[in-house]
Amino acid sequence: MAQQGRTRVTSKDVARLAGVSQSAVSRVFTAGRSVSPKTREKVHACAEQLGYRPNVLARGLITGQSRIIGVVAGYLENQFYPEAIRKLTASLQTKGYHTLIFITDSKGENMDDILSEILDYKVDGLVIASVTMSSVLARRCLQEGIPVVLFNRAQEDESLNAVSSHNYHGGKKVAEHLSEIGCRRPGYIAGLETTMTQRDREMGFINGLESKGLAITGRAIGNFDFAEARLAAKTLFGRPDPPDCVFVANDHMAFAVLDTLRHDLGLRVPEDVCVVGYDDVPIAAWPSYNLTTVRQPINQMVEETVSILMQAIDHPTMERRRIYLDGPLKIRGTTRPLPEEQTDRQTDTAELKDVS
Amino acid sequence: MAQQGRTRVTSKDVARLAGVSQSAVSRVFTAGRSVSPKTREKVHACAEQLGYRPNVLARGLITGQSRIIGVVAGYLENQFYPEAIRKLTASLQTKGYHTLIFITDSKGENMDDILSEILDYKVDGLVIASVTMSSVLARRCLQEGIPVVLFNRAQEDESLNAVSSHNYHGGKKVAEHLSEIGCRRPGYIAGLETTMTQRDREMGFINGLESKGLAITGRAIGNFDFAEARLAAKTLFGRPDPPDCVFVANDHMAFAVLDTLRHDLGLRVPEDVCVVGYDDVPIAAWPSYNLTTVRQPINQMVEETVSILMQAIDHPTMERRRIYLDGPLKIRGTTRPLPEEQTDRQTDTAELKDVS
DNA sequence: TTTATAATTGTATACGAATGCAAGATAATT
DNA sequence: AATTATCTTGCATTCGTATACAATTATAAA
Repeated sequence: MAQQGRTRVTSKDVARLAGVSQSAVSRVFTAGRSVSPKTREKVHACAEQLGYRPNVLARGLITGQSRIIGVVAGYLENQFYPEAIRKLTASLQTKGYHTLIFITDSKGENMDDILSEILDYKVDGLVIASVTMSSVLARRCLQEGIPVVLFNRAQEDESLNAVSSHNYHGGKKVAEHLSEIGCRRPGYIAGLETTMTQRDREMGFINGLESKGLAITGRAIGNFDFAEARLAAKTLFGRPDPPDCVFVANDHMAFAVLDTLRHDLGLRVPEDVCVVGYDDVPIAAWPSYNLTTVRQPINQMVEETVSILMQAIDHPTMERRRIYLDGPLKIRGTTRPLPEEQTDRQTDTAELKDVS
Repeated sequence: MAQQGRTRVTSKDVARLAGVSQSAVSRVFTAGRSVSPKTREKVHACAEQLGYRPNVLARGLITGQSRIIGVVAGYLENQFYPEAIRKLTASLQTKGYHTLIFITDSKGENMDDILSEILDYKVDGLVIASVTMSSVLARRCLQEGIPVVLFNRAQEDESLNAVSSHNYHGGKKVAEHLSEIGCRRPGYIAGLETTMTQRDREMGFINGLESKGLAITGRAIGNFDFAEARLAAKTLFGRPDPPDCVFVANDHMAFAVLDTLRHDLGLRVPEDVCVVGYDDVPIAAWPSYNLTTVRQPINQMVEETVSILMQAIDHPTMERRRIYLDGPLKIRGTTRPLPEEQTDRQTDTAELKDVS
């Protein structure tokens, strides 16, 4: 009993019913075109009656604008990305754009194929979150005049727009905080070493430590993965003289590290070890973790991304922009609060415990 | 210095370069069309040289197939949905389809507007996850011949395809498990009461309890929201004689409940209270929660969804299908293991503690 | 009222690719 | 070699909409 053929209602149908030309109908649905109030009303009524709405695809063929923004992402296990996608999509929706999602495997191996597919849709813009883009593809986008924004991903390729938090500053803030609360043997758990985010965060951390007369005493690699981060924590804290604090390159791994410290190694946080993450995803505020972390200013990041896209679409000649936004260190329960007196703590930690 | 105008390479350009007609080029890129090996090769070479790929939008105008599947979702805080979207997108990608994402607010209020926008893109199919769809819109999709699959969302409207786990069975399994491990005062924390998932899970739970001679002793509403679930837990367990176990309508709320029990109320899980969730999102397996929960067979659900879509696209007359998949109860650390001997426990719980 | 000006409308065409049709080229059959 | 069947190919048209252009009408100015 299901209706068989697709009842495609076109502008021509509306035109016929309203007794006007097809172009009149088109003008009614195109902002900024001159139509008399009378026909506008008539057309609207007929359109409503027939359930007509302009075919975006056909329109796009003419205008050269698909009103589609491609978003490439993988690694959705990290709550940061669903969050970002949600906000990005919501923001673009209000501007009359919609997002075509492309998923890469975490390693971003099929990236080139995927990007080719995206370009087939003649997207008006492209947001690349957390995957590497070959410079060949980048050039191709540039050539086709498609604006690209790297989201949360700085990159060698200077020709592309980029929006991210200031990872270097973030790492530095972490170092300063850990130093201030009296940590002396900092460890670091790294993300994917090929990524700039990872490198910048670590570099900021190292330089921040250095300025306080400290240095990393232990390092392991978690590759931004939960399971790998657990292993990394085990090796890092299984050694003879383990760190007294650890900066983990993002929250998602920090949760793994916290779980491992507490449940596998029987260590107390923050009493035995302090832990700091990066991102401030919603889960970080959950009581079980209550994680001290560097907040990514996600709302601003999304706003800037959308703003760049809109401008680049309107002005194809716009020169590329790179934006680094600072986010605050959100101090929670996985690091100790600032000590009253800034006592010199070269002494044994056992002595410290006696004090309190 | 940026290239100004969009260098649109069309089939005509390729045709000119290859010295063939436009239709020849088209045929080369359309599977199942007859082309001589010679021209095929020649066209491919020229296409490669110019960087030509068929414009999906223009193609869609003719074929009536956009190769786009609309996905409507909100509530991405619940890890279940990003997970589902990821798998769905990945699966559709392998079939040559791509997903256009639409975000609703959690309450799904702007649903109708959004759906209208979706239809503007002439999507080949629609997946609706966790939002209510007005029957007006449903009828419109049916009328336009667009297959719709409700994902994780049973609904009154019998005319639509639906794929979800068997929520009733799931709830029943929880009841049986809690009964078997000796719980006698079950509580329940509900999700959004307007949703079928919520109602089915609760009904299964209630009936399951009943068959074991038990009944819900306390109930509160969390509306599938983290903060609200925390409040719900506080009220439910702030009463004079609180439950000794609680079934929470989904994992996302169960995490909130666990946090509240442990960090705000000082209760031990599972010693003082047992907690069971629903979904088995990845976080449920994290050591901090280690939550006993009903697994949603997400892979099968995605497979079925894609399968229905593909079939419905090929055979518009296909009659609607409703699929309910059973998922196992995944027993973890928030419920006690089965007792050795099935002792009668009408006695005081204080006595129980003495035993062990 | 007449003229100049602006607003509105219809006609025809274009966007980029797919396809029915008929003509031309090959291959298979006798 | 002649005839028939099969493949290839180009031409012209189509999808649904937007827009340049010319024609028409309404409006303002004189």
